[in-house]
Amino acid sequence: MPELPEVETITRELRGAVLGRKIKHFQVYLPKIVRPGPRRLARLMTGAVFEDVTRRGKFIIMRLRASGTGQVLYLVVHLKMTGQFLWLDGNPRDRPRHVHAAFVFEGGGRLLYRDMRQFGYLHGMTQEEFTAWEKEQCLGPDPLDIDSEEFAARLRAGKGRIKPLLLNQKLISGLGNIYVDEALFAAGIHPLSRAEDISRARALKLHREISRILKEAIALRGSTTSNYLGLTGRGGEYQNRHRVYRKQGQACPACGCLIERTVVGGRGTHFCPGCQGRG
DNA sequence: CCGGTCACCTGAGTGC
DNA sequence: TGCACTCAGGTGACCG
Repeated sequence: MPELPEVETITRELRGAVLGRKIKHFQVYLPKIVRPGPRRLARLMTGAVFEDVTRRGKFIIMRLRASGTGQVLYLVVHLKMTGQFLWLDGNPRDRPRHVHAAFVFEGGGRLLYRDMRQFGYLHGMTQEEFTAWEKEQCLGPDPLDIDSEEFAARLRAGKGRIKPLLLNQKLISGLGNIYVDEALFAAGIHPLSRAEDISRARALKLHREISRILKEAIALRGSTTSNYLGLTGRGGEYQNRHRVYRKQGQACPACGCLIERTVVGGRGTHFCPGCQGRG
């Protein structure tokens, strides 16, 4: 489900809920979603204290301090399509469907990891493993961390259709299907445009629109179209601001043409044939 | 190198 | 009701 604004929202909520807190028990109900194995991970996590929770692209990076050894420990989380974190106070006896892992905290409260489609994962790493992981990922910068000049330069280095390029996390990290469609609409760029055909001015505008849209979406705690939820079960509001995403057949708010849906790079793609020309 | 397809899963929505 | 089919916010492997 989540793209940059949703992951950012969840990360902020996680910080408020778990920073400084100590894990009493860590339970895994679906072994395939964790690394290393459930027993080893549980042993690492038990007694550990959350020191920081940050976002890198669509990844959630949890930094903990292990009990006993005092070693730094990372838990790298990717929510993929339907991953969620849910905070529960008290001790409810039955757990919701699709809960695959649980952090139980000293002093009360628990954090559940839930994922209907089971694509997401929680990977525990040592400091060394985390450093190697970062290098291997080779994630591009967050679009909110670079200026329009750098964005245009990175785009110029890319080849091929603009949409798959923006979805490529190695070029820019954090964008997904919703926000790419929305940003291309706002910038007046057809999703099949080739990166090499996009003018410098248009690339600068694209970055400004990406930044604006992401900031607005973060302020509204992301988009809830089917099942994205924050920690407390509250959804986002940005879906009410979508202009083209899943709006096929409706009138374009800018020109009145009907929004179309096609497939680009295997992803459903929504655009206005009137506003979004090529090049 | 590129683009297309599938696989990983479960569920919601739609049409017959 | 039931069944068949499409689609879903992500990503990686494989194939021509």
